[in-house]
Amino acid sequence: MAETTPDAAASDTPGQALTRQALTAAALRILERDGLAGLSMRKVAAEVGVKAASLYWHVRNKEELLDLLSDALVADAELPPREGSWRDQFLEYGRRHRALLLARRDAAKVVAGRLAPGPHILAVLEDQLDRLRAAGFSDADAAMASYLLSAYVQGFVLQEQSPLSAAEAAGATRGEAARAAGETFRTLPAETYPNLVALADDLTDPDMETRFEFGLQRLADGLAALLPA
Amino acid sequence: MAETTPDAAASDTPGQALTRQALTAAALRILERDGLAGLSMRKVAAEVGVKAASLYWHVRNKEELLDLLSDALVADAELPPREGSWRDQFLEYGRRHRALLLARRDAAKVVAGRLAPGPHILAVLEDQLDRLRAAGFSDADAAMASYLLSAYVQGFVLQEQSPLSAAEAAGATRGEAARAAGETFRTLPAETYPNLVALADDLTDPDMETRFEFGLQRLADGLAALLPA
DNA sequence: CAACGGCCCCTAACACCGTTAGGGGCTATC
DNA sequence: GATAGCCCCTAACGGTGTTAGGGGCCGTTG
Repeated sequence: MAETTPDAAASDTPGQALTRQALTAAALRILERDGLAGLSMRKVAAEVGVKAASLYWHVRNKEELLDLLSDALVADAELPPREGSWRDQFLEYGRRHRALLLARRDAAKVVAGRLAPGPHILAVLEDQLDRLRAAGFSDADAAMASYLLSAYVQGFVLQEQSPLSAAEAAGATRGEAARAAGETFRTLPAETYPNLVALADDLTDPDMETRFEFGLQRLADGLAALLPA
Repeated sequence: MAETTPDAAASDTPGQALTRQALTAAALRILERDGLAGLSMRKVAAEVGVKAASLYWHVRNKEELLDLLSDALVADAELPPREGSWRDQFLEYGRRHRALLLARRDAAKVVAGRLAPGPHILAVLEDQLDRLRAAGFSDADAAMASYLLSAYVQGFVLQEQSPLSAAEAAGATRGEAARAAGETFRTLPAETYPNLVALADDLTDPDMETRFEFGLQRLADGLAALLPA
């Protein structure tokens, strides 16, 4: 009957046939396997057992598929527990956001510069704003703080998730690549780059956890200064 | 014949043969004209008056060309004056970094996630570290602060430089797109998204200058807390 | 002088890519 | 039974990055 049509209004009805959800899931699988550069419409089609042209019945563009993908990437986000100080909750938000992006291959590249707020993204944003306002931030500050956090996390993970050097893509571990990069800095001409030489180890420290945490703490400190006592 | 060829607008450096520099300059021109998506090896080749396959004599990959490009993008960076507090210099660094990226079309997308330190990038980093250490930051903190700033700026500009919506790409100005986005937020179901509805204007404020400045000040505040009095 | 070897560009081709046009079979409704 | 809409198909267009192999030019060398 007519009421079974999975049409526009309830776009996320779980269909058993070929739905936008199924396409998104297939794209997610290919992203994990081949990376963003290896994600093509033809492969997505093959993954769902269909020819490439058929995808355009369900999706306007590859861009639209990527929009769906970017929302799906945050689909299984778990919100931090609503306890403790606003600061702890803020920090935890940043950590989980980073963890979410790191969990999927090339996730940062997919999300980067894609302002396509799907339902999952909206839900997270809504919750985040709610906590910031409850903490005492003004409306404008809450909005900006949320934007600030996501800009930092995306910028950070984007660099973190990209190969440190051409050598890394070819088998070398992160630690080895970092050591190689450190060597590069250390052997620079010391008269023109004294600081790079001196800080070679600090600059190429492969411990991304503490590096991320450093920035996160600075952000939280900076925001805390906006609140009254 | 070959060296004085009236070859249209092809060669820009009179007398010089085809160098990596010339390739980079040509790529930069095409980037400005057609954006990153429209930057192809064939177009770069045509721009310098050559066929595509010839580029591979000078450059290993398109990736390597993009590495060169990302360094060239910061080639004309002017360092902030060495006066005033470390804080002012830090802020000015952030502003100029952003301005530099904004000045060239798709610059943020080119640089994003590309850790290819060319000579220009190294020079800026060297200077930045020097000032941070002079301000009293420890070696490790200086290195992390520098990383933090660039992660924020890149993340911010990446979002700023990408079209706010599909509508914006088609002619609409930033302000109009922002108004449309605000309308989208404002008409969301208020019972599930009360904060998004309430903060619709704050979330879609098109004034990127103050939004960027907000984050920058928070960063500076957070870093200031690391220093002794 | 002639031969060599490097530099630098060429043509041709491969294996892809996103996207569109147009066609056809299936199914549910009138 | 006819009709309309959904959903997939084949075929093709105009691109993409990249490689193989060939061939002039030119300075050096025997």
